[in-house]
Amino acid sequence: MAGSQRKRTSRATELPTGPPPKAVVSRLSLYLRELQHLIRNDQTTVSSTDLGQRLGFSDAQVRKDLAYFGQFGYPGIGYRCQELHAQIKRIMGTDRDWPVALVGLGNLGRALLGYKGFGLQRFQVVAVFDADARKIGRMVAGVAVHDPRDLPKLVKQHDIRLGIIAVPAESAQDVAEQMVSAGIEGILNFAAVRITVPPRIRQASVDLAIELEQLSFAVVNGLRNPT
Amino acid sequence: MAGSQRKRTSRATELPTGPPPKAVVSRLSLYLRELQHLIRNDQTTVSSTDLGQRLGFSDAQVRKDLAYFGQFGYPGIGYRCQELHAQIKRIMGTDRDWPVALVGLGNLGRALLGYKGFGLQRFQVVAVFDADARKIGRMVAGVAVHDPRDLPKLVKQHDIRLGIIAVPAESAQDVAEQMVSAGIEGILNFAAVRITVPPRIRQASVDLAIELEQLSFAVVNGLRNPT
DNA sequence: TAGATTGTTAATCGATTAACAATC
DNA sequence: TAGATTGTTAATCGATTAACAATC
Repeated sequence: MAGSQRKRTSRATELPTGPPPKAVVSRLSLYLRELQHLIRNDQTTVSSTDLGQRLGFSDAQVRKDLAYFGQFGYPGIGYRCQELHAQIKRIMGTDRDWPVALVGLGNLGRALLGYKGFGLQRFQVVAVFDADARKIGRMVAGVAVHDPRDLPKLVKQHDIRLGIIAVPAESAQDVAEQMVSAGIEGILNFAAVRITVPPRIRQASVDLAIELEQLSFAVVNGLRNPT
Repeated sequence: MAGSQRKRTSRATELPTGPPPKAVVSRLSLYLRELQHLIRNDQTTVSSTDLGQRLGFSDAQVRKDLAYFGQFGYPGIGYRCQELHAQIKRIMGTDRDWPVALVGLGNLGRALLGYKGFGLQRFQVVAVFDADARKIGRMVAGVAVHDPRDLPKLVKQHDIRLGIIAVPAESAQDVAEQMVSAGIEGILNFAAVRITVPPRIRQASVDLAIELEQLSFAVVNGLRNPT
């Protein structure tokens, strides 16, 4: 599997200092998806031009983005798909398992629990929480439903670092605070409110209404999609 | 309601030409949410400094973003919340109703159907589609479930311009194509694959695995959230 | 009026692209 | 070797911030 380990003649090289721009990191996820696709189709190498074209980026941008994290390419050849894939997974932190806590077992919670994409990416919902006493103690999709008050216990038990909020807007801030005090480090928020957490806690949110609103703007203004 | 109509002494003013940067438009949605919040709390005016602070932007950025679309502020006063709110709604196109088609009635589809945020924003799912014959003809949350083959008919009937894809990855491209040929102009895609549509069709997608992946990167790299 | 705050221009900063020597 | 393609530097482009006259 490991195969071709290579030695680099050391060019005078210094990795850029400081945190990488957010835009670079979000493109990394797209590179990863495209590499998965290429690998499934048995393509062994890919050039920055090709990879860029597939995603609507310039070749220079692809090379620059990757160069942010190291030298992964082979002049004259391109990038080896398997190898680059593994490198990006390592960079993103998804080369290891991420146990996840899910709070809220309404339709959205159930949908997230059944979401196929997670397993592939090594995110695993290992504990579900809901305030509804009738749900507590049951098993859903192979995962036990707990009382939210047991968050701290289960976070410790399973080494959970990420949490997903899938409760109504009214309770989102509450849940966020419980997550923080339970020791969770990153929160993905699906409720339609902004939540406030200490700056050391990372936060991402998906607001369905905002997504649609952006679309409606594009439609009324006749904007065209790139690609 | 209309209240204070004002006359502008015309400064030499020209609205910036060309489409506004995507980043500006996405901040517009955030301004809108914050204005809703301020209005609920009976605040009548807000300064660019205050609005920016609440969202983690500079005062200059707020003014510049808004100036992209017109002169909405009052020197010495700030912005009138109600008025600015109405203006941004108009700009975003959400001052009118947007009938929406939802394809896919699994857990995610059901969750989207029950999503409260939509109504508030004047997005209304007026027709649901699912390939499962057992679901066709039923009513869910007050909306009839149709055969996907009836998309063109219902799109015309209800003047639907936006569609939401909530089907498994395998069928997403198929559904996208059906939507396009039915005349839908904007697609919000929740499936974990990139879909390909003609450039005149606007597209946005929400990929849960990517969101979590971005979080895991931030966690392993000790990045901090702004705000 | 004095104080506050806008809209806008100029200055700064950061991100993308072009170009090319180094390399396979 | 000749052709392809990288990593990196310099040039360009665009977005953010600072500053301030105009205005209420």
